[in-house]
Amino acid sequence: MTEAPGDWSAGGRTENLSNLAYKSVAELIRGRRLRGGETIVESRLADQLNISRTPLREALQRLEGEGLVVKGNGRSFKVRHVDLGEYLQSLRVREILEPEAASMAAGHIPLQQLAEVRAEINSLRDATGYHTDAHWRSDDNLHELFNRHSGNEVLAGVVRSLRVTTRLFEIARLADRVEPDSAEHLAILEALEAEDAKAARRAVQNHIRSIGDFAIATVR
Amino acid sequence: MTEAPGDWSAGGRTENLSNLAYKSVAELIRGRRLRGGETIVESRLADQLNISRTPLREALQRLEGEGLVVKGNGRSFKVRHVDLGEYLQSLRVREILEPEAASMAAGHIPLQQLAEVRAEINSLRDATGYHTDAHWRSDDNLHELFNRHSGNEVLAGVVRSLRVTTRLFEIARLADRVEPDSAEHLAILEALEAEDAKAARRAVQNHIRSIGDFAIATVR
DNA sequence: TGCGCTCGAATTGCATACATATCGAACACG
DNA sequence: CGTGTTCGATATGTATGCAATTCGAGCGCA
Repeated sequence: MTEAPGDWSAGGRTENLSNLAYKSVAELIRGRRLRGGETIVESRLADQLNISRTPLREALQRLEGEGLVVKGNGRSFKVRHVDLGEYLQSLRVREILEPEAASMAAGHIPLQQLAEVRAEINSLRDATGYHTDAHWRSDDNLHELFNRHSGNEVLAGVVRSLRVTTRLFEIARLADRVEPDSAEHLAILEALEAEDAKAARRAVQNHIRSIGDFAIATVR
Repeated sequence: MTEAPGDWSAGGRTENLSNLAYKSVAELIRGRRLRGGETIVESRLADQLNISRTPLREALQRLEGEGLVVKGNGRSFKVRHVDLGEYLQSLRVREILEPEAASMAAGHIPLQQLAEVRAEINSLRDATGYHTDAHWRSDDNLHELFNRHSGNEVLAGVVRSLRVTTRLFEIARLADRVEPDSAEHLAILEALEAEDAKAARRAVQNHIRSIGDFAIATVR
């Protein structure tokens, strides 16, 4: 009664238990408290979240659509496990799309937002005992920035979805890679700030290739 | 006992009501018996399919993940409506990915499968009172052929999903376009049969651009 | 000892009952 | 006549009970 109907749509979203479950499970997976390949037992997880199985299943269904969980034997849900092959394939598709997105975005990103992301990266480099989580958030912020400003929201959505896949692999298998990432991210930022489309394309392509090389070298 | 556990995964899939609902609703949408933008009333649709709301909701959830329905006001499901802008954006992403896929596939597609698709196209051109449905299926078959054989299953999946979006628009807004499609499809086939990667890339790019031009010209 | 069988516990599939939110129409009030 | 309000119908959100299936442990039999 005292609240407007849809006002707070950007922030909280606690309103119903499905959404709560959705966010909670996503968080559990990203925080590795649910490991890749692990079978999800509905009743147990529902109890753990203090909800019934119905909204939990609803959340799992949505998460399946988003690629975080899969139906294992046709019966139970399992946390999605991304192997090296799928990771590299996803990266390859990103390598096709993201340089294009960056190129399209060059010249269309407010300078202040670029400055904010740059500041975030710098503060992460300075911090001694940095948080892996914060690093990934920063990574998200940069990539989201130029993908969103590419002017093609469909393109941005596709990349977002691919990044869910690659992120799942990275949190499970890849050690922290803050140093080269930061350098390459700064190179991308520089090109975007200079509004140089070709340079931005090259910088992003170089970045993604570098990630792939790192993965191949790291994972045995 | 007499059946192996997961053998028939490709074919039937009737076994449970969720899957039945999933396929039924997808069919209803593709057959325009549920129109774009239309609100889905769970109980009515559930009755219509002779199942309860639970498996229907499950199906709708999955369909949402696949992009055929969306949650309208946060409350009800609606059949997804793709407007011209989103259609063109999706087409633009396909224009980036599919020529690449065709190029990667050239030389890796069994000639017999190419011949089958060619035969299908020819039989459609000859048929006097052809079926729109059959035309769409043929379209699917050709595109699926080179996307699947690109060697990158992730790429193929992304394109599949984009094609769901573009198809939704096409069935709602575009008149039959069998003639130019057939010609362009045959050009693609020719390049693929010649195992000429560059020609295949060009043919696919030309095809997708042509579709976009047609859409712009047709839709007012 | 090794193999198959049966039975039971665990888990998912589905339906239904109930709670809650939303939309619209009729109505009262200004 | 216009506006706000209340109330009822409708639809969705959630919990729970039961049916059906699966998986494995223990047992019997060769």
